[in-house]
Amino acid sequence: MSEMSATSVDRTPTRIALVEAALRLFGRKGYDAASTREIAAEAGANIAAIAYHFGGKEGLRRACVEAIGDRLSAIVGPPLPAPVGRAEARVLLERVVRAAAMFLSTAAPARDMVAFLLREVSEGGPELDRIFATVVEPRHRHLCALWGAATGTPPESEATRLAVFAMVGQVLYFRIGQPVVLRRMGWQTISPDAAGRIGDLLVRNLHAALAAGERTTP
Amino acid sequence: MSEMSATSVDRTPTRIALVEAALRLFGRKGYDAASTREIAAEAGANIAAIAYHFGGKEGLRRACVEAIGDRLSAIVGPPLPAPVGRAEARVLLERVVRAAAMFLSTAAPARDMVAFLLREVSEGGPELDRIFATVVEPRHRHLCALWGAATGTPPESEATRLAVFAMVGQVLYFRIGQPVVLRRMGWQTISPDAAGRIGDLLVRNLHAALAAGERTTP
DNA sequence: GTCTATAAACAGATAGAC
DNA sequence: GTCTATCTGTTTATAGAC
Repeated sequence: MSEMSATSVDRTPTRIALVEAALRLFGRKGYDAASTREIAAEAGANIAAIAYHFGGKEGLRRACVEAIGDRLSAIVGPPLPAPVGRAEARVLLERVVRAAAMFLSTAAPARDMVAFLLREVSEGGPELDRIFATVVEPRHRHLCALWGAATGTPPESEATRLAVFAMVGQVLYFRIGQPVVLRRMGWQTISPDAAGRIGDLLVRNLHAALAAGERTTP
Repeated sequence: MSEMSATSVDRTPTRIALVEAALRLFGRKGYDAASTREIAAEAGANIAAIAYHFGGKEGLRRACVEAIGDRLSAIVGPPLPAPVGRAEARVLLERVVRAAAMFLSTAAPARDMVAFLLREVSEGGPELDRIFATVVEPRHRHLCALWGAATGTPPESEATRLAVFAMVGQVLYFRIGQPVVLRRMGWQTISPDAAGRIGDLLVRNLHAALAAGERTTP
């Protein structure tokens, strides 16, 4: 069968190549602008293979969402770790922000994944429910737990959830807005050095925001 | 003639209606997904009117960028005000952040404009140069001037420019990520009240970031 | 499973009447 | 300026050979 759950995906080489190519092209040009012919060509496969493996273009989009969920799990680990102390939570948050800044600024696949996800979210696409349930909600909840531990505030309070969204927005903008960031900074690319300085800034903002959040509800 | 500079745009009713419809549909579905037939229908005009007024679909995209530039100027005023003192700069920045949070969270046209711009930027579309020159660069430079005045740091230093981008990213995410924000917050819509609380958070983060920026280069 | 060939719908652009 | 009608290319999906 070609319809499988996310827990046991078949490892057909063409299937994998198709998802990879689709992720790249959906991310760069958008779902509608990327044609199935183009995707198949980039994957070194036939157009009919898309219908065979995914039932159609929409199935390929869904497979991309599932692939992103899997990659994210592989990169940042399982969504829910053990609860931690205040100092430890701070260190973990700092580490997440710095790693995200580095990954988002430099890694090429990050561009395509973020662009794809943000477009789907912004448009309210048909995979929004799955995106929220598998990539947004678990990670956000995890960050809220860390934030709550770091500030001593309730992890699921409105203030905490909004604060985490603000932090995420800061990091993500350096990815989606990268073309204008590069122009404004006079850079041709984001060097590892520059990515480090962006990470420094975001960590500084993180500590500042944590301190401000602490003051409001001590 | 139908090719005019941004300073003197002709006010043909159908032309205006077409740009408005295009901005809406480009913003919601993306440039490629929005068909010229659809745009013409929503504008109450004929398909051939697009070719007549804009020379083609690409011309319509360009007209959208120019329209956004004009609207932005009308909303936030001319890009370059007089230099200000430290306390005044703080107040102005606070006002900008709060106004942006309110506008971006609630106003319907904001969604389409931001979605359109961010997609064009992210894709590196053909209008990127114009977008950077007319909407990004002047506003960013203005904010940097305010930031520099508020912290006593050089307005065009790397740290200042990056800090302003981070602040902008925070605000923008509540617009483009709104569907997931709503889900995570358990809201059906962003009420004026909720927008106010988001504004409060962003202003708090602004002050925290300003203080942190001050400490590094006093 | 992978291919070729093709169907059916749709896109953007344009010619020409009014 | 605005319309109808149409041209040309491209899209996704599918039928059927291998």
